[in-house]
Amino acid sequence: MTYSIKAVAEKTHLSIYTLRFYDKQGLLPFVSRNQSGYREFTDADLQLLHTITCLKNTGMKIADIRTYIEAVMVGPSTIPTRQQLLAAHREAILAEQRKILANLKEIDFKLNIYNAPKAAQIITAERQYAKAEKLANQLPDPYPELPVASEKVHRD
Amino acid sequence: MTYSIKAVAEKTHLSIYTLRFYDKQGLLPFVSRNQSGYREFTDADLQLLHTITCLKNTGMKIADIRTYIEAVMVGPSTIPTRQQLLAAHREAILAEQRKILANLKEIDFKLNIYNAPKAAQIITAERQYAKAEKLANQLPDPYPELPVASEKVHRD
DNA sequence: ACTTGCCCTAGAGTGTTGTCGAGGGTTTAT
DNA sequence: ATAAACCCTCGACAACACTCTAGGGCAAGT
Repeated sequence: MTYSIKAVAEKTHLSIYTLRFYDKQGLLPFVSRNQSGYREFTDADLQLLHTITCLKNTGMKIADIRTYIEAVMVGPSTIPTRQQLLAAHREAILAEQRKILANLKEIDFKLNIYNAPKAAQIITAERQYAKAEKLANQLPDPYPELPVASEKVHRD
Repeated sequence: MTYSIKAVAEKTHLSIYTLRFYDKQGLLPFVSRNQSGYREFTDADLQLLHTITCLKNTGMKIADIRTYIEAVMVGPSTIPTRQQLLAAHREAILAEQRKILANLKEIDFKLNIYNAPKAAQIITAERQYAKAEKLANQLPDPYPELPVASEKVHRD
């Protein structure tokens, strides 16, 4: 049993365009063509494509995925190479995860302020500080004046 | 005390080009200019810039960061908006983290195979299976023949 | 006055990853 | 044999996030 490019697109949630693009980029040298020149994907091909999407989803560049795939095509002699490539990528992922987590913590800190009961006071105070700093440095103040909270002004 | 664009670039590890690009994209409406038209960053500006890099580092698009910054400029009335923006982004980050972790597990699985003592056998078997599958489907075999491991062939 | 080293803008160029249209062949059903 | 629904390549286009160049202004030191 083999799969047409359309079937593979549906299975993998990659577009047909993307699959062809990947092939053009040398990511799919293992996909054979039938006598009409159509791509026919085998199950083993899907396995490899799955590995490719794993690498892509974790942020590996297409050029680096190609390097890995090229090693796969060569055969078992390249196992040490593949090992190194994946191990290095693994470390890159972990480093990126750590970075994102650190940034996430800061976003959570901001969210906590916004969720605090005194949020409006805190934010207003920060704004006042920023405005004062501009003034102290003789710089134009980019912050617009706040509309006055004129409660129930309906004279006449 | 204020900071020149060069000083900010060094502090933030963003290039001067990037800072100007961000300004052009509307990410830095809070940065004032001095009488010569030069940008002067205050400490409060650096705080906001830091928030921007947090959002950028966690994958937020520039257009969305701009939306957030625009809300900040308006004032405390937009606290609910900012809350929603950050909360949604927070969820997007967590979803992405989960996806990456799932993919990382698969990469680790591959790495374990490569690190196994029987790695060469396993890989060779997989390769043989892939080749057989091509054959069974009357497709050309894209895998090259492996060089024979001719041990010590030095006749004459 | 002149050099050096900053700063500015506008707009062109780059790298990456797709996305699509044109033009054309194949397969299947009617 | 003709239509519908596939498939192909090639090359243009696009979105995104920079990166740089050209041309010019400003500020400090010699």
